[in-house]
Amino acid sequence: MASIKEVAKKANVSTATVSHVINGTRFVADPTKEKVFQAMKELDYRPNMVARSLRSRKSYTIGLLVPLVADDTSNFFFMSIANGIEQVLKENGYNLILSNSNENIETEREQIEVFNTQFIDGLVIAPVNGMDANYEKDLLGDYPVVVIDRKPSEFQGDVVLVNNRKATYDAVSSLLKKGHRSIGYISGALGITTSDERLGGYKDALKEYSVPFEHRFIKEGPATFRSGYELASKLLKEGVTALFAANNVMTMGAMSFLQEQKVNIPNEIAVIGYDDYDWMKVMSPPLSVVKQPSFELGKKAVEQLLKRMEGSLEESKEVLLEAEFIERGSS
Amino acid sequence: MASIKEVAKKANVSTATVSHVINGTRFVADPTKEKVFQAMKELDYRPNMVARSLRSRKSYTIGLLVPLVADDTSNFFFMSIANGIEQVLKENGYNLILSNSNENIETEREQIEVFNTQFIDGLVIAPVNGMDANYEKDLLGDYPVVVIDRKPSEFQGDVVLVNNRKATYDAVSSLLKKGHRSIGYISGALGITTSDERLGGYKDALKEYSVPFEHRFIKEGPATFRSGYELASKLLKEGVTALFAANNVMTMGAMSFLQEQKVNIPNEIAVIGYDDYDWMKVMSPPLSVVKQPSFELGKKAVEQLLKRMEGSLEESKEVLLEAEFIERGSS
DNA sequence: GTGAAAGCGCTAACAT
DNA sequence: ATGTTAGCGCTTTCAC
Repeated sequence: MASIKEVAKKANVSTATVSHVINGTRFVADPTKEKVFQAMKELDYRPNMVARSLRSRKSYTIGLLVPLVADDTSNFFFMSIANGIEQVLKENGYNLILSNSNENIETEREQIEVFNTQFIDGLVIAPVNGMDANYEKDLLGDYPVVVIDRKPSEFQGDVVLVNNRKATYDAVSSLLKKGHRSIGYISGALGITTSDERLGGYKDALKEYSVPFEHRFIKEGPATFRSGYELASKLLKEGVTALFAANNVMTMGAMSFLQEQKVNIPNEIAVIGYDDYDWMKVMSPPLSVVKQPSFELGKKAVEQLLKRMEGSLEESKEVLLEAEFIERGSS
Repeated sequence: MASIKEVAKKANVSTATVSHVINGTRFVADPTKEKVFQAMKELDYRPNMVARSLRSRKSYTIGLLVPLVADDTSNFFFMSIANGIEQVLKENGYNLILSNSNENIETEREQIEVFNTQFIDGLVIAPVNGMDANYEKDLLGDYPVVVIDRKPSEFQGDVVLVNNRKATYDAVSSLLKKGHRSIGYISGALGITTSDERLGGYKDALKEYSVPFEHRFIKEGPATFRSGYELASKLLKEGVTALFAANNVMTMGAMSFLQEQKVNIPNEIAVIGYDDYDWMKVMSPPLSVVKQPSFELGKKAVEQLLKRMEGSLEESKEVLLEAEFIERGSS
């Protein structure tokens, strides 16, 4: 593969000139430019990004660290985010290095260290559950960082989140409006921001309708299919008339149980799930859901990151994207 | 960030020695080693991968190019592959650069060129529909390549595919065994290997049961929800008693139509879909599907790639992973 | 058993 | 308006 030196030689100019032609970084007379372009073409020259990175300390690459659990449907959420990020990045000539913390705090540290070694220009991270923010201090390198989806306690810096509270409020309100007073709530592990926010929305709605909060209607467990299934079973025994599942995997688990028991939805029990995918429309009845703007989340995050990479010094921003309650036949 | 030079100075050795200690690439006396490790620790030294890449022409990074269509459920399939790849790579100290061709042949070329500029050590590519293999000749760099999912015509090189033909054969056979003789078939665009293979399986099964092939039972269209919906409608008018949808998006579209028409599944019409996700179990009745081993596909592909990167010269291999027909209530 | 030094391909400060 | 050249941080050949 041809180097800048060979191009310079062929065009009878210095490597500096070639470099400046490529990068548009200082004036070059038109005829000279022409010669250089010609030479580049003839040699099928492509700049070596690695050398460029080494010299300029800029890699045109950003890292994305997501917490995927193998075999978990939530993959879809983060992958949709990755997709949004990749799109914006491509438009701006950047690359994406994808990495996975497996929802494991050890692995997360390791992967960040790997990134630190690579000259990434920025990092988007969806933190592992329960991570509190000692990020900045020792762990992170000297690139900008945008945290998404979950906010580690006390993290100072740019964050892009989904307004889970509001959307859950809307969803639960719609149930209350229809007269439901015993609304079961299936939650993933509490203590992480996303779970807590959602439960907050549930409580807000109850308060708005002056319905007393009852502990027995709240069931918490690991965010798994199995657990969603079991908690739905427990809630039925509590005599709820409606069910809200606060994440996608548990929604599936709960639906699986209801299906098996041949519970009539929405007559015997109304159901609202979390996250919207095509197949939600295909269930019978079509499932009402809270839809998170995952693709937009990715886009927003990387847009903010790019701003920082360009040197923006404005104060740290917390962007809150609205989620949408979509009412279908199940509620 | 400390450099190898500073480490060398602090340890009173040459940079060569430090390098060799790090890489275990020639003998270093134990006491010297000790000094070097000590210095590295004190300086919190981490090797600069970019410099290393430049010098050694090895980046410990591989590229993945997938054809995602925005908003398409098939994302899930490729993302699951990405996930498998990432896992194997991490175990081997490699990184993954993720890129998207958007199922667009122009973009695919561009992205490959970007890769060529980056010192990737290898590439896994799920080619855009209809790509024929002029890959090697001009486009690809001098890194090993593994092609997955679809095989471009005449491509010579390592390929990892799914045995779609066999699985489709199994699925359609099960319908025939139950007495169905008018089996509608919904296909994505024909002419790409995955579609053709699947249709081949359908035909194989008919032949096996001596059922004549009828053109009117085969409906082809773009692999979209909308199209799946419409083709299902057309097939019902042809009087089919069973329906096979040859990809996941169209499965959703078809199901949506059947749901809307309140067609009783499987009594009025039996249905088999493509690709298995949790929510297939949750539909009523649970959907019978052909399940592709997507995660394994990613793993296998990158394992083969790693072998090549280590210099394996064995003949090009075509790996065919078995897909599984899973029978549930819908058929 | 270890060191000196060239050089990977590029950018950018300094010259002219 | 363009050229010279010193490095970025590392690996690796050659030398001792």
